[in-house]
Amino acid sequence: MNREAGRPGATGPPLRVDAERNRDRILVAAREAFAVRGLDVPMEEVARRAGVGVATLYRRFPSRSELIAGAFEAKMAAYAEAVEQALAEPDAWVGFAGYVERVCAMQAEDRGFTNVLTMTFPSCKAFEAARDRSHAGLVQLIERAKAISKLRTDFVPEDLVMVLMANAGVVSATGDAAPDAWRRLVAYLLQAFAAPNAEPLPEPPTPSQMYRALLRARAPDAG
Amino acid sequence: MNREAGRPGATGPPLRVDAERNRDRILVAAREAFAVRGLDVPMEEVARRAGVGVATLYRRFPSRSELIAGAFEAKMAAYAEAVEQALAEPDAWVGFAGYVERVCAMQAEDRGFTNVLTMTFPSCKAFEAARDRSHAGLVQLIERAKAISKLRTDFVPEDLVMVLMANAGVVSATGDAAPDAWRRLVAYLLQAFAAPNAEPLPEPPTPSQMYRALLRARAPDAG
DNA sequence: CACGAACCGGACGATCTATTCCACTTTCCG
DNA sequence: CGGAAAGTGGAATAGATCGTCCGGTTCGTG
Repeated sequence: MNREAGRPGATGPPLRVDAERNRDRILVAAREAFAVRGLDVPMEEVARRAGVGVATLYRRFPSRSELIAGAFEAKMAAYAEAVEQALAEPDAWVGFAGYVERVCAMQAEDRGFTNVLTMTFPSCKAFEAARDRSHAGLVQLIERAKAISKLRTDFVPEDLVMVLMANAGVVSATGDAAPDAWRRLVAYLLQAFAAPNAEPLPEPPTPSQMYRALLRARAPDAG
Repeated sequence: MNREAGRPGATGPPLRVDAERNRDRILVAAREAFAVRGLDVPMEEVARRAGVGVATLYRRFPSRSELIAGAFEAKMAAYAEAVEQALAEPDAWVGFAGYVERVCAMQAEDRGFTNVLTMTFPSCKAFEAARDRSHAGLVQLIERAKAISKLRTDFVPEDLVMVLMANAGVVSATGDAAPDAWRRLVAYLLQAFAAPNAEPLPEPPTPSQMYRALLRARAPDAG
């Protein structure tokens, strides 16, 4: 149980115990701050909450994006797992609907995560890997739900990204003034996705359009 | 055709012609900048685009909120009128659906307006008046559409605010990478609102929750 | 324990933006 | 036309935040 094992993606020599302790405190503080206030919390505040100086913060996480990557690594993994759990559900529609709700709930719980999800971090391998993994599973999830005729056939994976963006809008606008408003949006959307007698829709955005859209929104200070 | 007539809400003596000209330029520049880049454009950039100094800008619009109010006064009026036009439509459902699309299109066209709509400006009478007028008409629009059984009976006015927030999320995330993505969101939602065999929904947010949510998001530098 | 390397925290300089100040210019009106 | 008042541009002030530097401290090893 060496210290390096607790620091995923570590490359150099293990940290000194005090450094490791401070690193953990920083991550805890960052997660709290990001969850409540979104991604653009001043670095100094994260440092203060962690009880360290800004220099310590910058030594461990040279840029804000790296701090974000560190803080959300676990949550992104959970996000990727969610789709696999959904695939394990015997009823394809229950799996699909549950997945959508689950992911939107994750957004509602954490204002920072909301932004991370609708954003691309080309520099962070872990995030992109989670996204790819998630996407692969999602395609299956959609196919299965279409196969039992519970999901309309014109649904495309990009629609899910759109749901995340829409949910992000509701969550960030309502905040804790109406903490459950998003559930109603999701319920409406799921009914539309299930619609047995669905009417035609406008063309969906293409995958590459959607990818460009994710690139657009950059993390504060991302290269 | 005095100059004061062209300056709605003016209280003091009429402006000197050069001042009036600069004021107009500032408003034009502000509208352009807000539309493209959202509400937090630096004041100096607005001044530069208008070809005036910052002091001129500040003399006419002592705070950013007042500039925003001036820039969006006309659009807010159009927003209030939209609901009345919708009420003039003979088919209540067509009126309702057209209204939703119309308003979301206004958001898509102007990134600044997107924010203005899901935000409260207690200081700006014109905005609050437009909002109230709009709300009153909306209630009628909803009733009429329910009366002909085209709109599900559990739809509430707050749902429309929620749609604006969701649409804001999609519009601001996709930007011009996928400029029509929002149409698909709106189409899905309208089908859910129309759903003849609608399933139950989670409780809607209360009006006061929604009002608090609007208050939450403050204009940059609003009192 | 003693010493070097790693680490720490706060001060510092740079950048960006809102807002104010002031010396100069333009309009308006008698 | 000519002076007062209104208006103007740009420099200056003020506050926030990023990211770096440096003198002092702590860890861990011989």
